[in-house]
Amino acid sequence: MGVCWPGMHLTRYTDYSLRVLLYLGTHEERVCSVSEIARAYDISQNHLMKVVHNLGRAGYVSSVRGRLGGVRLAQACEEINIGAVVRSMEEDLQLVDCGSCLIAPACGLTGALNKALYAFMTVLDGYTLADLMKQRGKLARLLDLGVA
Amino acid sequence: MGVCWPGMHLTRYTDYSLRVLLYLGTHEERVCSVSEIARAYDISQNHLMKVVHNLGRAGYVSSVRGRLGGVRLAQACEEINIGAVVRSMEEDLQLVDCGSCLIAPACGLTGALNKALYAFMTVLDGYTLADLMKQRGKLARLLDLGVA
DNA sequence: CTAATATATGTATAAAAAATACATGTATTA
DNA sequence: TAATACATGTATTTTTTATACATATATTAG
Ligand code: SF4
Ligand code: SF4
Repeated sequence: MGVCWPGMHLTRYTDYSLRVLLYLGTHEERVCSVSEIARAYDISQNHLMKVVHNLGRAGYVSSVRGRLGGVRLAQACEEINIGAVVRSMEEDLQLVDCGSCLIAPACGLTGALNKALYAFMTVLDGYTLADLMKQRGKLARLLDLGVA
Repeated sequence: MGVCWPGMHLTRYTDYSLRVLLYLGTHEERVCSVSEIARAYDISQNHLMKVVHNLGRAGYVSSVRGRLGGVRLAQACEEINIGAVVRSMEEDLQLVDCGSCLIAPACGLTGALNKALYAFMTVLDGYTLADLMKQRGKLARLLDLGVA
């Protein structure tokens, strides 16, 4: 059967953003190069470069060019709110496009979806990067395994 | 700039499912053909046929073949839970694919996302089809406008 | 000073997902 | 029995997302 089976999901772009923050959070003491992070996770370095660049524009990381350059967190782990990160990475946080739907003026679904999305984001707003790193030691070990 | 701008969203497939239910809900007194519904919303009849078929398999609508056939709700509007509908239409309700991520065993993000998704679905679980049809009169008028 | 290395940035391509089109079968009834 | 509506599988197109490629710019070790 060739049915198209759908799924609600975050883009990898956003997940990669969080992965970068997790990496930098476990290596706060130094700057890390994008290639190092890409190697750790075994993902596209080019793609990750843009992710990192965007994290920079959003103020989450600061970067140093040139030899021995790299990236580091621009804020403390405790200060980085996950909901805010997702909001700034997933530009278009509307669940459906009602643009060309003729019942939009009377549709009760839009309200329900907005409330649901609000609840979703509210949960994420309750987490900081530090909260996601409770198992910091294990995290560091896993990551270093990937780099090596 | 050719950046890829992402978005978390429900598929149209799921939205179409809800649209069908809304249509049938406002025309409870008779069976409606798929072509009629497709015309109302100005969307692909073939696609909608599969949506409807699936709604049937999930028990939300019952269909009648042959001439003068069509589809109708198999349950009362008050009995059709929106969360349940979304769950049965969006097969893969996991937000990210952690399959090939090396930090999965120590990642705190998965838990946060699961909690967020749970909150999202819980809100939808609080709605029935009837709740989405508060403006039933206006809804019917808009829909008939599309069919004509 | 300069070669090496890292980020910055835009474009092009590939891959994946989703939507739509097409084709054909089956059931119902006017 | 012809018309019509659902059923079902395949193919194609479109859209989105991810990745690759190319080149510019900044920094510093040596
Ligand atoms: S949410 Fe309502 S208005 Fe928006 S596209 Fe879906 S049915 Fe139409
Ligand atoms: S949620 Fe955590 S484990 Fe899953 S892919 Fe993202 S970073 Fe990896």
